[in-house]
Amino acid sequence: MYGLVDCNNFYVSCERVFQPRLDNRPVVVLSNNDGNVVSRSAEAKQLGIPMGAPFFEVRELLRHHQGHALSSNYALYGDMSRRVMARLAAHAPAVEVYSIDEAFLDLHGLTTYCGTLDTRVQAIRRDVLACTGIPTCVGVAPTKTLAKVANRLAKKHPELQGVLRLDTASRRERALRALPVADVWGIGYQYAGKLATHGIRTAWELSQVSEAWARKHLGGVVGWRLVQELLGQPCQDLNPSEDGTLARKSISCSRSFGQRLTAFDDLWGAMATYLSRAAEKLRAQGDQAHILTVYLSQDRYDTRVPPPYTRSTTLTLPGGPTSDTLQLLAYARRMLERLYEPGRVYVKAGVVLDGLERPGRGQQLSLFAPASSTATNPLSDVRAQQLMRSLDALNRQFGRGTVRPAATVTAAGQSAPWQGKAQHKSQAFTTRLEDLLVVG
DNA sequence: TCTGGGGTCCTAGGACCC
DNA sequence: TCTGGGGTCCTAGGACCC
Repeated sequence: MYGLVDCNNFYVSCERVFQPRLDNRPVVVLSNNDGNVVSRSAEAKQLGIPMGAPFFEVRELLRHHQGHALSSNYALYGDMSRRVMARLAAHAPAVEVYSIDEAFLDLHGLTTYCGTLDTRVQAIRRDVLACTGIPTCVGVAPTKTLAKVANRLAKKHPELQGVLRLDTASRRERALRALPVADVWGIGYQYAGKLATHGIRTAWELSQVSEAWARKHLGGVVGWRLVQELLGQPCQDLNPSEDGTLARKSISCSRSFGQRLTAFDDLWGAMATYLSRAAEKLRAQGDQAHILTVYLSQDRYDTRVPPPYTRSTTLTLPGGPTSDTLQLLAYARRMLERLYEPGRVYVKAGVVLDGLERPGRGQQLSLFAPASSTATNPLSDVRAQQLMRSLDALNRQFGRGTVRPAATVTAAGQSAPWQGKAQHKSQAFTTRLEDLLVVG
């Protein structure tokens, strides 16, 4: 049996833990740049504010109902997530951290020593709420996809008290008949439309299609696995997360700029900033990357700009895998020079690190790179690693960006031209000493 | 005026290798 | 010059998720 634990309105719930004035009011959390709504309180959902709505479209509605809009505070949410996951790990034999606010639990054997599955799962919810202040719902089922179904219904129907278990054929059928097909995990905007034209409206109807049909219309083997999982046939195993964090297979960093940019130096400043951040994440995960992608985007809402809006270039690093910010910057600079076209107006840039591997294991050595090259010379490698370790340590102690590449630094007192907006941000209640909540 | 960011998996074609 | 299967890597694109 799998359990899927999903935090309710996670970002809003995190904010409410430290700001009780937000209780019982419509509250939304906004994406980077204060662009879109990414988390909504129950009250905000009741106002009809959809997920992903552009902020400017709902600002007035929210104001009219004495609501609050907050800029996203990822330092807070990330820390709260770690706390929740730590509680889950204390209860279940194995946990797969699936996203910042969701985890699959291995529930095997959980009933043998302490009550029924339902009472055990309720105890987990109570513990998470007591220790972190975050409310959750749990779906319990023999496959991950059915656990998602159960979770969805548990959220929709408060009378279920946060838990739904789908472990018999009749319970499964009832649940699938009650769930619109668009709410099934793996059915997005495109597939939902296609299914509708074939008269398939519920999860139950989807579960009854043939293998050939699923393969033809729902992306091949992926679609067929989805159908089998709805039927209770597991196709996806639990991938337990080490130490409560999820190791990524790629790491990216991208931002929309606060203003439109055309100058190469500004774009390079932004790119260098994002790459530095991505490399930090890479080192924090203990990996090196051997594929680097950089991209620039123009405004996709500007009808005068013909597609493609995004142009990218990818490089397999000739010097082999690295986590050295300075080495990555040297590659990225040349890639940006190739990508950049004077006269174009850019609104966003980003970098992706791929081909991640742990250093020192099963690594392909370059046959042809000269021994003196900075990329392969072991001595300079060691020194580069020492430099990065010192840089990370300083930034951990004194705050992100205390020590950083010169390309990302702007004149004293001036904010970077690529800097986005974040006008409604809460404090780093749990991760910065100055922001600790003072009660009294 | 304002419309996000960070991920995963799969497919398909071409180059190249044995 | 033509024959054939099996494999990897790369690139691009499409769909999905939170």
